Order: sequence, then C-alpha cells, then structure tokens
Amino acid sequence: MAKIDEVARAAGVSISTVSYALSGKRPVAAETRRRIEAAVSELGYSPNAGARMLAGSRTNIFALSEPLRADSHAPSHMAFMHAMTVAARRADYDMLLLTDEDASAGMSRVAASGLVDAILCLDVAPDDQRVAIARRSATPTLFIGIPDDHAGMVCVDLDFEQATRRAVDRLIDAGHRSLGLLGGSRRAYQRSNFPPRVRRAAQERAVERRATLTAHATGDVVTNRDECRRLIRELVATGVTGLVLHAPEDVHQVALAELAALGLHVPSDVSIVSVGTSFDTGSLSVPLDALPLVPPRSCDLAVDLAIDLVSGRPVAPGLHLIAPAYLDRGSVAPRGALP
Amino acid sequence: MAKIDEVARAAGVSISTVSYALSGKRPVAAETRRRIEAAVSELGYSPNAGARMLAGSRTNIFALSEPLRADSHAPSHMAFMHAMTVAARRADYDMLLLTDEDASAGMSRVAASGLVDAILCLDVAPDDQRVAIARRSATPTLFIGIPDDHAGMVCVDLDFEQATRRAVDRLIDAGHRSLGLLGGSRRAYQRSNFPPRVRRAAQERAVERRATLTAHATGDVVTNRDECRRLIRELVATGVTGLVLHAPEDVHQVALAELAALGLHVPSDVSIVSVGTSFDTGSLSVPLDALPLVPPRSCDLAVDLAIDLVSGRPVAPGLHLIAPAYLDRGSVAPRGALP
DNA sequence: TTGAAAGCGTTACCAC
DNA sequence: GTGGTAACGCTTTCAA
Repeated sequence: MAKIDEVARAAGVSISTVSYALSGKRPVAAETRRRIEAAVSELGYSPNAGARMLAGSRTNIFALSEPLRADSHAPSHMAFMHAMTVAARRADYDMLLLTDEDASAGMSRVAASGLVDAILCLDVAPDDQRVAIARRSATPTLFIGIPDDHAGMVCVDLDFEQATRRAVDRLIDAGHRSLGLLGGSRRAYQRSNFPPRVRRAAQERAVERRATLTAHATGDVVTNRDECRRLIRELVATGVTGLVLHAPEDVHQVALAELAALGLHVPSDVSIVSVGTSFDTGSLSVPLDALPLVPPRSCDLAVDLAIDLVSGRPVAPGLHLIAPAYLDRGSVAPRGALP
Repeated sequence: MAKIDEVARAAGVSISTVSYALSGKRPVAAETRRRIEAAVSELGYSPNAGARMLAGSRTNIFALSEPLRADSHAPSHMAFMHAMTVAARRADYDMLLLTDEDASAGMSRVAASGLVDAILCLDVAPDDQRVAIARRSATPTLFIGIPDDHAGMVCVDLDFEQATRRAVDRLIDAGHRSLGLLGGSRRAYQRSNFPPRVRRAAQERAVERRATLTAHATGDVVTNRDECRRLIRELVATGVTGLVLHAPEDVHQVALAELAALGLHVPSDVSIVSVGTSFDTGSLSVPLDALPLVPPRSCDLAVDLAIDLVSGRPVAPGLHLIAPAYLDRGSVAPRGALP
C-alpha cells in the first residue's frame, strides 16, 4: 500500500530516482540504490499495477487463449497451460486466462482495452477462427500449433513432420517394411492441427521409402477400449511389425496390453515408436522410444518470441518449428530379432 | 485505441457524461446515451484497462491460485478452472492464473500491486500454506475446499459430509448392512481436503446406523488396475453388498468391469452410489446413482461471494457448503432383489 | 441532466 | 548522477 513518494522520502531521493533504481533504466549510485532498496523492503513497497500500465508502455500481462472444449484431452492441455504460465513468469509476465467463447471474443476485448501485451493461442484448430481475429488486432498474437491458413501469423510448434519421418525411418532402417500408424480419436483429427500432419508425413515417408503403412484413428479409448484392441489385432494380422503411435496415454496402454495378450513381444515381434506425445513413455509397461512433444520447449520459445514482438524486435512471421529429440528406450529391434 | 475524449467530442458531450453513460452510475438522458453509444461503436472505443484500474476502485480481475502439481487429476482441475473462469466472466471479471510456486508467492505479489480485486484458491490441501498468506493479505481471498485450519477464512465447497451420509443412508435404507467405500489414490488422501472428509463421514454414519463399513484407498489406477480389482474382489468376498465410490472415473470403470467379470449384477448383487464425482456417472457401462460435485455450482457461489467482499458487503467467514443433489440412476436395489 | 477539473501512482523526458 | 514535472486515460466530486 506504500506509494513511490513515501519510498522516495524515506530514502531521501526523488521519485524519479526511485523509479529508475527499480527499473534499472538509468544508472543509480550504489549507495543511493542501497538506501532505496532498504526503504522499499522497509515499507513493503510494490508498484501499483494500474499506474504502471497507464504510464508505462507495457502491462506485463499476456493472455492465454485456450478454448478448453469439454471433451479435449485435459492432461495435455493442462501441461501446456502450466508450461506457458511458468515460462511467462520467468519473463516477469502474468497470464490472463481466456476460455470458452471468450477464447476468441475475449482476444479483441483484452487487446482493445490494452490489458495485455500479447496473446498466446493454445489448442489451435486447422480452421481456427482466432487467425482472423489476430489479423485484425494490433496486439501481437502467437499460435502454438499451426492453423491451415497461417499466412503472416507467428506459429510455434514441434516439427511433427520431421518427428514422424524420423520415427518411420527408424523402423524402416531396422528392417520393418510393413508399418502401422495408430492415431488418436477421430475427433482429434478434425479439431486438432497436428494429427493430420503426422498421418500425412507418415504416409508420404512410407511411400518414399517403399514401405507400406496403414493408418488408423482409434475411437475414444475411455469409452471404447475394444475398438482400440481390434485395431491392434487387425494391424498385426496384416503383418505389421513396426508401429508408430501418435495418441494419448491410454491408447498406448491398451495397445501394449493387447500385444501382450496376443503373446507378442516388444520389440522383437513388434517394434514401436511414439511420436509427439507429452507424457512419459518411459514409464509404460514397456518403455517406448519416443520423439516427444515437450510443452516447456514450445512455451519457452513462444514467450521469447512474444517478448521480441512486444519489444519491437523483428520476428519472422511463419513457422517456428522445434526439432524433435529421439529418446531411445529399446522398443525398436531389427526385424526378426530374437527376444 | 480511441480515447474517451474522442468519444465525448463525437457525441457532443463531456467526458464525464461518457463515463457515466458507460458505467451507468448516474442517469443519462436517453437521447444523450444513444449518441454516446453510437460514437462508441463508431470509433470502436474500449476503455483503457490501466487507466480504469488507476482511477477506479476495482481492477475487474481475479487471481486464480491453482498449484497444478504434476500428478494432480487433470480433468477435475480443468473443470474447476474452466467453471471459475466462466463464472468470473459472467460478472465481467477476467482471470489471472497463478500456478506452481507462484500459486502461493504470486498471491502476495498480485495483491500488493493491486492487480487483482480478489483471489480464488483451488486445489486446497488440508495444511494449505495459502491460508497463512490470505491472513496476511488485505485482498479478499476465498478457498474452494476446506483447509484444516480455516478459522476466519471464507470457504466454499460441496457438503461432502452430507453427500456421504445420504449415500450411506440410501444403501442402508435399501437393506444393505455391509458396506464398502472405495476412495481415490493414497496421495489424494494426503493432499486433497475432501477424501478424508468423505471417509470419516461414511464411517461415522455407518456406526450411527449400526452397519459395517470397510474403507479402502485405491492405488493410482492409471498405473495399477490390478490393485483396484483386488480391492473389489476383497470387498465382495467379505460380504459387502453396498458400495460407496469416491474416486476418479477410471476407478469407477475398473470397479464395474471387475464386478461384471465376477458375474455380479448391479444393483441386484451389489448396489452402488458415487459421491462427490465431477464426471457423468450416467454414461458409465452401468449408470450409477450419484451425489455429484458440480464445479459450476461451487464456482458461481465463490464468484458471488468474492464480489460481495470486493463491494464491501458483509460475508460470513467460515464454511459455505452446497447441498448435494441425489441423482437416481437405478444403481441401488433392495438387498436380495432379483436382477 | 450535464460539465469542469482534481486526482489516481507511475514512467520518462528535460534540466541541471 | 539526480530532480522536477508533464503526461498516461480514466473515475468521481463538486458545481451548475
């Protein structure tokens, strides 16, 4: 509740010196700074946020646009919201949450009122309506994910295509010629931007390398484990020995359980690579190789870019893709290897 | 980007009249108001948030403190964050997200800088350190959940005790004398405030009504389905015919699957009531009676109370409990009923 | 029913 | 290296 003039008086300096001492935007004598810092902690001074926003050029607040549809995969979305909030705090930014219809409408609102310095969009859909809003807005807006129409937009994402190609290559290099891809729910394919990217990349790479690849979406495993089991049996029956998984944790669990039930061993009977997953594939019943989607990596980059934009530094519009790391956990073996 | 004086000029009035027309804090002639509204939408005027915060007495921002521990149950937490954000928007409030260490430390920060009008605490632990912070802070703070030491604090929650008693009563009234309680993971019992409340209430009620009740925590079902299955078999083997569930969705699924595997029919062999769950127990393989935890109900109440506090209206410190509704889905039958 | 003007608490420019 | 002070854009009191 103490104000800057009280601090100034206590330290025996002017308010502008207090301001500069705290912002570091102007050199202040060591001794002066010491007295000011003493006064600050003595009085428990904390600059008023409203006054700062009004006088300064920044609010130090980002908006996080997260549609949070009722049926979206909570754990991954949570991981991203969390990572983004932590990344923002590291840069001394607070995070304002926009959900629901407000994830779109709220963008214009908080931008127009100057409440936030930039907007970060999660859960990006192929036909995301937020692109249109971002184009109209003067507030820097970043997408974590890639909308179909992203011309002129700044987008941050894992390089899913590269991750997928590396997964396919890894299996083919191990001698597997008949591959299967098990993706997430059908809804995810319509609503998220990356499942189709993974499928397309896998199919193209398989063609390039003259292997065969069968792609399947699973149902929602929560409500239908059997569908997932059936798909596994079907893939195995057609001779698939290399499996690419791009799906939530429960799909991985069911797939591994079904393979075990069929008496098939990983990796000697079936080799598996998990692509773009954001949970720990090392703690599954069989640890799986993975090219993971690591939320903090995307979020740190997004925050860095947002701050560049806010600071007026040039940022290339277009895709800012993160190179995937390959985590080897021994779930790929040469075709026909012994257990 | 238009400012209030431009609106005033365009409408041919003073800036104070524009302010009053928009806030409604003073009557404005219908015709004057019309011209102002026209100018507002013409110019796309939106009041500057910083200026408002500085000049006015409110920021129209709440903080949402959500520790978001890595292993917390994402879907429920998501549901609460979502419901709270929606409730706040209905009252024209934005939500600032505090997670991680910042869920505690950030409270003092945003309070001291006057960034928020009130703080709403989710994911409340029995020994929640945020209570101490709230006591020191002048910013109104509400808890959604009940810390052990909540003297002087405003807490909103489902009346878990009443819900549990009603569940136990329902089973006993149907003739079941040997009851089982299946709770969530052991970690939940240490970290959340309500699992112990449910267990205690169930045990006390069973004693009062001279029935027997065996309580079990399940392991984390994600990593250990078998433990959950074993508990069900154990309960059934000891003659339990009435089951109270207070656990995440996956525990419900595994429990129902195991009962089916044992050839037991719900409700004729085993009757079940689910307590304090926030997913739809009606869409399980067997629809279950429930006394649900409905996030929007808690959140709407919390926001209402927060606004009362911000407005200086008196709010009784202590527990603000929400009476549970009983959803009858036919999962309780008289003991010994035919299928 | 409306207007003028005094704050609100910083930041940052201009002097010294 | 430091101080004075004019913005920043709104809310609200006081006057008319």
